[in-house]
Amino acid sequence: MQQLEDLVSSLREEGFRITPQRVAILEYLLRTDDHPSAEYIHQVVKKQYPMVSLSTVYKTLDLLKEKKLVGQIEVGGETRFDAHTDAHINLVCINCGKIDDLDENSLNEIQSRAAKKSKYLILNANFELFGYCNDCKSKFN
Amino acid sequence: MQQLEDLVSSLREEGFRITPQRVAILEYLLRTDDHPSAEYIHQVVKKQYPMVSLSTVYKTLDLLKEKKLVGQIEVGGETRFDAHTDAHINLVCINCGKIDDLDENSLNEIQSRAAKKSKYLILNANFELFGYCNDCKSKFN
DNA sequence: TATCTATTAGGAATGACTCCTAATTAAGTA
DNA sequence: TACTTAATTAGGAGTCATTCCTAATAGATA
Repeated sequence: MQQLEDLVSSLREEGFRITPQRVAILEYLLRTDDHPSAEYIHQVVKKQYPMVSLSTVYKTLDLLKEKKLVGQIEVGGETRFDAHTDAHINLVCINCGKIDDLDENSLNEIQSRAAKKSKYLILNANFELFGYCNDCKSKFN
Repeated sequence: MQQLEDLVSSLREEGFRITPQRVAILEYLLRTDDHPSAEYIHQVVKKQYPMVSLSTVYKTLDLLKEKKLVGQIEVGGETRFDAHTDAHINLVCINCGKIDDLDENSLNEIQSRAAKKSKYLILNANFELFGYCNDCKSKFN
């Protein structure tokens, strides 16, 4: 996880314009452990910039994805984002919708072994476990 | 991977009605290594039963998912299905859209370790690697 | 064969996301 | 600091996968 300033300058050096909208979205993603949807990010950023549009949020997220500054995970028909870009496991609660991250050392090794076996050129990885989180599982006993 | 007849009888024993639509969908999923979308399954089944509706395909897939007879993976804004229900890696080509399966022994172990650490009750798992397949990667050199 | 009710077909509704375009503005230059 | 220019934005229309709704249909049991 890098600092906001570093990321902003590297984007500027690549020729991208640094707009308040882009900074606000990136800043929010860097400071949260949550896995917000585009819609939710829009709600958050609107508090600071009421005029920001949802389509700008989507375009900015596209840019950040392409630059590998954020990761995405598709869950329940919507895409959720986070700035935790190292290989990790996403634990998805199918009751309350929360997503927890869990580091797991062996993922990189599995990934390179799979790349070799399959001859794929791997660019991204998602490891997802679905179930009930600790809070929710007691409701289903 | 079980046989069609076994799966059909177990569904019947659970009180579900065995309709030609359900059998055709399950049969197709059992015999293909592909990871078709609901729309594609609809096209295939329509050749045999021209009157089958897309909503029936969706409802049947919901049933088969719930009974754990098929797995699902969300990719590029749509859901893809397969009858390969053991823990495995899905290799997704972001150019041609094909999905290959790859067995990986360590996944079950990772899953139970993650369950213990996180206190989640895990019901399902998806391991996805995104990139270019062997055929497509040469086009991006 | 008759009965009951789960299931289906078909289409309308929903919702996440993408596309389009005129207006705005970041950032280099004088 | 003001000027220029093209990247970016806001806002709304359009798209498409999926879900929802309801009357008609057809498995399964007796």
